[in-house]
Amino acid sequence: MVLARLILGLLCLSPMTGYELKKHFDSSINHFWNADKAQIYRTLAQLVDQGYATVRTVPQSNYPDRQEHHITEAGREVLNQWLSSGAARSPERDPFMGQVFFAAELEREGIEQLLLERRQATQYVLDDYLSQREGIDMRAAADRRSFLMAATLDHAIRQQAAELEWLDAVLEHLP
Amino acid sequence: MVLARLILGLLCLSPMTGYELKKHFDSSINHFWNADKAQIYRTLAQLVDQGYATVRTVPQSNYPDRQEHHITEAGREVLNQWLSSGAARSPERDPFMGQVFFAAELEREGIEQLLLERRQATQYVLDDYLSQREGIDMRAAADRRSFLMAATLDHAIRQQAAELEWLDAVLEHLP
DNA sequence: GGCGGGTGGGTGCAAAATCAACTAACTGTG
DNA sequence: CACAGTTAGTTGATTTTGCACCCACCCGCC
Repeated sequence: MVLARLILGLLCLSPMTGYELKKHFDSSINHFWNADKAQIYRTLAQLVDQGYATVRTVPQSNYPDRQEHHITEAGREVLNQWLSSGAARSPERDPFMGQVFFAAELEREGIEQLLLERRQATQYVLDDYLSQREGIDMRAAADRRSFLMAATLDHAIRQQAAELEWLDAVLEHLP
Repeated sequence: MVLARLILGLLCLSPMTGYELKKHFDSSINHFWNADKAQIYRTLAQLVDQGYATVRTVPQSNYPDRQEHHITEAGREVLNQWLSSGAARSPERDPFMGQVFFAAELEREGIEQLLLERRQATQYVLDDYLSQREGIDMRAAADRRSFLMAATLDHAIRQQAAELEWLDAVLEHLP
């Protein structure tokens, strides 16, 4: 359901193939959602037979035909409905916090290793986000669309930064 | 898979019924995981026939029999394996950020409403976490187990607080 | 000439998760 | 006495997700 709306959102920006959608999920959108390509193609098919999108086959020389998906008026409507239907809140879900919660089963070194490993992974993700932001920073604040898109990346950056601080605090005070 | 490990973790603390497990997911654990009760009972059955837990039916007067689930040695082993197998990182997934990303489809008031609604919900969740923490704060730092459990709650608190700051920043600078 | 990587699109299957009911008995409140 | 809520567990259907494959053809490189 959420995936269907996100795809509609992307199609709203510009018509796309499933392949291009997947690339967006892997890059511009990866800080708040990702999806398997199988799932993308299936959702796309579903959107089409719900009448929220249409396909136009664009032949290419040298490359496979593009199945360009266009959002329809009905599609725009459900997207707007989703955006107006209230702020979504999905259940918090973090397996790593589960590991920390039960980490007392390990010895001290095991716990420290767990936290340090996560610290490294988090730093890596944060650096990735920061480099993504460099590409947009200044030109962003201009129009509302770019501002909001950049804002979601800022959110991800804040979250990762907060986690780093937390990890350091835990490592420091671990009894 | 993660759910199975979390249940083992809880059973490791003390033998429990599916019903009690569900209550833990709804209260002590809700800041990093939640699960449907159907899923809990099914996973529990699966743990039993994998040999990671055993059931003991405890009859009660006035109430239905308790199906007390006990973790086995094999169960303790796989739990430890999971804890030692490296810090987990699940793909970031937040439908609300999706709404913000595409919120430019709405007019300014719609966007503000979306953000304010989320602000309220986040404040509510934060308050809940803060009141949960009051119950443990001081006695916590004592042993390692309590410290780590409290730490995961602190993590959730930091995340919610960071989100509040972010929401305010976005609301303030929204063009 | 073969190999890796990119473009583009799929299928099949299984596990994980959610939704909605339904059983069945007890307990407290108005 | 009726009704809501708690304790305890179960079933069926459906959706969502993830993994592993598969097709076809292109390009550039060694």
